[in-house]
Amino acid sequence: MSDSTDLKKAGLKATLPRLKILGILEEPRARHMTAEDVYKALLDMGEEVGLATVYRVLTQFESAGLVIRHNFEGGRSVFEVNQGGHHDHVVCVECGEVFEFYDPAIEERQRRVAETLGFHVDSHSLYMYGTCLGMKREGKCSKRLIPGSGVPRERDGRG
Amino acid sequence: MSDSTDLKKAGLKATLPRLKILGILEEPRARHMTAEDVYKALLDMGEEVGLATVYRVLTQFESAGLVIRHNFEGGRSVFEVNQGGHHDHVVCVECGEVFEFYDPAIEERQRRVAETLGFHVDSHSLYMYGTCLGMKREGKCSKRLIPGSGVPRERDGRG
DNA sequence: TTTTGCATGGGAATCGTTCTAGTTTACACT
DNA sequence: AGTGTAAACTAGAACGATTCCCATGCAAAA
Repeated sequence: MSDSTDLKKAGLKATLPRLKILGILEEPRARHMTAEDVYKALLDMGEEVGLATVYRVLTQFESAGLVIRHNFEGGRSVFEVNQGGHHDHVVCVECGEVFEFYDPAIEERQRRVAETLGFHVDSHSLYMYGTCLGMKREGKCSKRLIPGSGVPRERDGRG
Repeated sequence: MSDSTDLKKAGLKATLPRLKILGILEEPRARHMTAEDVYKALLDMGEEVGLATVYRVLTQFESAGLVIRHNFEGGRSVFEVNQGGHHDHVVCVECGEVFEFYDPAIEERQRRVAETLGFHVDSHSLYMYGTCLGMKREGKCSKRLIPGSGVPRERDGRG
């Protein structure tokens, strides 16, 4: 509801597509979505928003710092709302589940490395890819598969 | 020249395109190249190799563990020869330069995090994006810009 | 209410990448 | 060395994700 305030603070007009998209991303269960996911969610809500608009708005949100874009394995971008606290990601390539974590020690070491190189860091990303507990144990994940949370393993099938 | 042995060890026939591509990637100055870069390098050498072949071969090399694929910001993949030692990357978004580092403490913490989650890690990647010393100081980088080493900043023209 | 200008939607265009079809080559076996 | 066969090759079409283009829409300013 106060989304419109967020938008204006970010220097963006509070238009309906923008409000809807931000609303979707802010749903707790929406953690990591592709542009396509957001588009489908809009269609499901009965909103007539073009895919081009979704991409445009997501990029604007990224520039404004409202969302964070991730380039997980598989090429397509996934977005999550920027809730302030930086965190890193663990992605299950079997079920697509995404876990988040924050490790101060890792952050500190990164800072140190950058400092040594005289490098000014704008952003950094740490992803771990593998198999989650649920998939290892039962071949299925206890958590539901959020569409687009990642791309289950499949790149070439072997050439 | 013993590249053909490397290929056979990896279970791949020693064809001319594969030998050439591996050769290009093994040049010390070739550190991180996109498929397009490799293709252009082949053309420059006067080799008639199709772009599709480059992509196919790179994917095969990845499957065989000969090269590592990175998904830097910007969507497109970059490849580097797998020289055994894992390392992480620092990418200058101004000049495209890529620095490498290895920090045992970070690796250890990552292992710890995965363990805590009961997560089996297949691969992990850590990238830092920002501005290198050369670009900060002089607006230019002391190192030459390897084409495709990364994608100089440009996503929306707002930053 | 008219003007002004950014935002939108839909489709075409573009980019990186993969697939398809038909041809050629590497390599094991005469 | 000569040959058969599976694998690899090339070019170009196809593809999915994303961006561009532009006529239309709509909201704030005049």
